[in-house]
Amino acid sequence: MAPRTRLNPRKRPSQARAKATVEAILVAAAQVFRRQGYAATTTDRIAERAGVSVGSLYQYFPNKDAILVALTERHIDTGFALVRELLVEALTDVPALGSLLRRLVVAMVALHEHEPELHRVLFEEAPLPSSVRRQLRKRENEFATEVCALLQAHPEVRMRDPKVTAYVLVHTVDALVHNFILHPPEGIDAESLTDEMVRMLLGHLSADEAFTG
Amino acid sequence: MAPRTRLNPRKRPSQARAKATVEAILVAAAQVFRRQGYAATTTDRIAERAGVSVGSLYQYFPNKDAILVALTERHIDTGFALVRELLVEALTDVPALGSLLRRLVVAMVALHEHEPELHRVLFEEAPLPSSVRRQLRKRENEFATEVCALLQAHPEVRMRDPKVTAYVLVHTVDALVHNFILHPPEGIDAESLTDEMVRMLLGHLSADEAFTG
DNA sequence: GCTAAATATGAGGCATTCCTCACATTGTGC
DNA sequence: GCACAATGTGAGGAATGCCTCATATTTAGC
Repeated sequence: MAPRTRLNPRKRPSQARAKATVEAILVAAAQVFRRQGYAATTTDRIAERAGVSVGSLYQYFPNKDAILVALTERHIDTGFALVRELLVEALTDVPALGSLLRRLVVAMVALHEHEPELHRVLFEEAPLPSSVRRQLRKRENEFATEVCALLQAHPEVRMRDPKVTAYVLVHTVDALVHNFILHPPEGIDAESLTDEMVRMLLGHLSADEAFTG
Repeated sequence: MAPRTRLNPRKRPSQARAKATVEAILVAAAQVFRRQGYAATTTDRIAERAGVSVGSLYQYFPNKDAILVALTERHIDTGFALVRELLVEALTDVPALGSLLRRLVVAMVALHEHEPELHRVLFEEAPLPSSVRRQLRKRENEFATEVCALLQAHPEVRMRDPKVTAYVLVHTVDALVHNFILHPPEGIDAESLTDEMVRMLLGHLSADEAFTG
């Protein structure tokens, strides 16, 4: 029996009807969180929007944050799946380094353009439990490792310490794209930014071991 | 007369006693927000910690978020002052590009190591009003422009579009350092990361206009 | 020292939200 | 079609936190 924690559901839906209920709740929660923000979202409102009674909601989620977490986990799963899908070709044919990096950036842009407002609420506003944040970081690391492997197929790539390079690479792209999509600065368009990023990463990965001050 | 908005104080402290009260409230708020996080922080608790009655608190702050905002603004002011102080030498003598970039990174690290837990609560957890976020972005842009000017003193620096480059530079360093300090990954130390970042930026800024895919 | 303004107090009203529970409805397996 | 399990309902209890206000104390200015 799974431990009865602050986030575990009380009951798992077994009949189709119940599964539909859970689905409706998650869909409604996504809408309400997105529109009202985390703080203003109430369980009553989610239930109402889902066309379901609060009682039903509490059959499957012990509290508001459990809904948030379920939603976030689903969002993260979808996100990684999307990025992998966009990078999958790079696993079969080996594109030029520049193209590979560009694909990575483009994939990250696509990722952040999927439900950006919900994304913002989940990752900038909601108090995600540290367990979820840890889980996310773990998956980011795995992803970084995969990207790293892709890069090492290129002879011109020089990495002092692949772990550090992968960390910098993934977090740089993620952070810049995140910021750009969710808080668009004036006077900068996506293309210039993409170019600039690709150029920076390309320079970094194929640079001679230069003087570093 | 200043407009009576959701964030303006009702009364400004004029006597020394009142100034001390406001100060005590802000100090207490910093402690409580840092220790309990945003959601669990109550105005009653802040007042108690400040050794002041709730009533007094509400003389100077119309609500909980006004305290958060005041605290954030102060934190931001302190932060920019610190970074400027650390970069001020670079304004008189012109260090080698590598040293300049290293200084920038080191300054950012110092910035994030000042009250990191409070920093995390303010910028990752608290629902900062968009006015505050906008204000912050404006100051970041100003800062980026200044850094850009420093860079242009170096003949080897090539920037296609200084605006974009400055944006990428500042946000990359900020995001990476922020992440690293507030969510330390295992197996990566500050020095390796600093080196890697400096190398990347250096490569980027002094790179030939290479093929970009 | 006296008066008026500034400041401080804290019990409790008000509003809000979370969540339960007793009961109703629907589905399943035989 | 029956009995039991699964699911659904929603009014309202309980808890919490924000903030007010009537009153008390301190300070400033004369």
